[in-house]
Amino acid sequence: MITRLSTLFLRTLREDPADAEVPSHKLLMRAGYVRRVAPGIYSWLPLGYRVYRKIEAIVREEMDKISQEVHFPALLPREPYEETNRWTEYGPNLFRLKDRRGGDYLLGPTHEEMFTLMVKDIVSSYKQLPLALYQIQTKYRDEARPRAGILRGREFVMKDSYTFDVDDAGLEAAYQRHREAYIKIFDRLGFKYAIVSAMAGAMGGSKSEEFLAEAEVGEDTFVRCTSCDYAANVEAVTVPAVAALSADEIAPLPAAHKESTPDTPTIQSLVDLLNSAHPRTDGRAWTAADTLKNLLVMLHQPDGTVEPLAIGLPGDREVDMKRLEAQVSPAESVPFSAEDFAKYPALAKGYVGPGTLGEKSTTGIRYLVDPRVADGTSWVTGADQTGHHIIGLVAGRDFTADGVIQSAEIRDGDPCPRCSSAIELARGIEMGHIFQLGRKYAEALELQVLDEHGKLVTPTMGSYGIGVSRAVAAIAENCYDDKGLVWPREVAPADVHVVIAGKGDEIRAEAERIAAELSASGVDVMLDDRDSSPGVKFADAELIGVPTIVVVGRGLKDGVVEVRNRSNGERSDVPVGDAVARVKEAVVIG
RNA sequence: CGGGGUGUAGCGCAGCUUGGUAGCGCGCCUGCUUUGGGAGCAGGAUGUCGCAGGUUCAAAUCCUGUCACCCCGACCA
Repeated sequence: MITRLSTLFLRTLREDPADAEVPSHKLLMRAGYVRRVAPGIYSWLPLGYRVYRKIEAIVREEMDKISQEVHFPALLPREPYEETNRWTEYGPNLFRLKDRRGGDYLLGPTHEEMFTLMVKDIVSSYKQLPLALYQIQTKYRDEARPRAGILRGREFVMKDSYTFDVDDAGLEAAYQRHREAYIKIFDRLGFKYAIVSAMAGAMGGSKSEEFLAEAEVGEDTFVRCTSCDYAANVEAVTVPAVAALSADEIAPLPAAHKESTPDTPTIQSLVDLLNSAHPRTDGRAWTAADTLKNLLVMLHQPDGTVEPLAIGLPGDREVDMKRLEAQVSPAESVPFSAEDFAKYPALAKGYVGPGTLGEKSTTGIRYLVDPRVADGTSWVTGADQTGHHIIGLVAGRDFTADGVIQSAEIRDGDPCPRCSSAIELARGIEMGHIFQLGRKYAEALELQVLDEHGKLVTPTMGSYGIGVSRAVAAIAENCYDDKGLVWPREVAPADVHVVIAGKGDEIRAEAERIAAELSASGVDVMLDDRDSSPGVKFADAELIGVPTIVVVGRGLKDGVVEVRNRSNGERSDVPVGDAVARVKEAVVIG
């Protein structure tokens, strides 16, 4: 196929659009791939839609090997979502609408319910399992804040798959098949990605991994080990407990003593005062890591109940709200307000210590501590009296928490949970997510099949997603330079971009001939046959980002055309007669 | 929902402080010249200055209200 720029529905922009922030958004706008219609809602122009379709085709091709494609409506009735309680749980993120009779409908944000119901309708025996179904469908989520162009829209296309198995071994196998298919898909898409452990959490699943495209602008933070192959979403990192001391080892530790520490409501003010008024005897100075900070939050459960929670962690660490949310999900946590403190007069704000915390204490507030607060560790912490702290309070001897919580921030250089080498933090865009969903939806929608003993059993489900439209932007985010986009071969809007540089009938005729010959041999050609100056054409070719550029121009009088590699900037003059073969070689080899 | 910012031609922006004929660059149209890095000359078209009130002889500009959008945060299988 030959696409002529003279007639292509395209306008490139010389400057970045004012409302775009991230590189992929700027470039996709400038190069004429997409246009914004409303916040988080975009139209595809011809070039953008080509890239989109190529990605979709790759996803479909690999999915067809392990699953069967179906297609649900985007417009859905309320009832199935009522049964799983998501009509309520999804809250304002759900696009809701009414039909002329006042019936409630929604634009599907995800389709677990519909898949489960379809399987319930058609499957009644274990003999029909295992089953894998998928669709590529537009999803709607009324995000509080759409951003970053195509990366996080309110309308987007997702490939979502679901597997149905009678037992856990079947689910594990289905999960592995999807994991392998995803690896093939993301390898073919041609960009850097990481597979990280993720929280299955609220969805009730047992195992979950995310495929993240590495990108500065990514919304997910993940850690990876600098030495072993450990990688996890920061929410899913489990910090190992510090080795606890035995009771015999704890007993001889110095006794705790209460000291007056006026005007030390913050950790830093406390550390400063300790070093001047109560220096350590072992020669080193007190640091924030010697203090035990106790933070109070209110947990709001989805059913409306509210309960307080105290979190103890070393004073040099902040609570990572995302990690905390992942731990307490589906509850939401809100920092203690002044009114909350008023309800618990025993809590001395700024000087809260383990003495008033714990289910067995006077307040009855559940008290969970960071794994670093192991039995035998000694802390400076609040004395539950304004202006006073306790020095040398030993966990397991002087206080006992109700449990451990993984909510402290993770830092660059922290020890790897698997091998103890340093970990590093990176940002990523969630491109795919696979997880073992379990029986939550099957139970809620009463999907059951007869097993080989004639007994009704509830199948277990897996759920697997790929952000297809998001992939366009995520790849762009990884594949550009100061001149424009640089698409990986498999997703580029064309295989080769032929530029007619210079006037003259011979030049034009030769470019047309090369384009025609390439096209005849199956190469997808973009031909810049516009009547504009070479500079404009070069700039547009670089902006659009087709991986191979052929320039037919001044070299022709010496019998050569120029072949450029967009990704590494290499240029070489090729005899006209070899041009077609050379390009075909580049297209195949990549 | 909290904080910050912006609404003027298709795009990027100036003008607003100090009220007085709505501007610049790019793009677009016509003609001639030009063609290897965003051409030149000449001519031309395009605006509800976000919207609604108000003040004033006169409002893009001042006042009030309102809407929209962008960014940060909260939120987000």
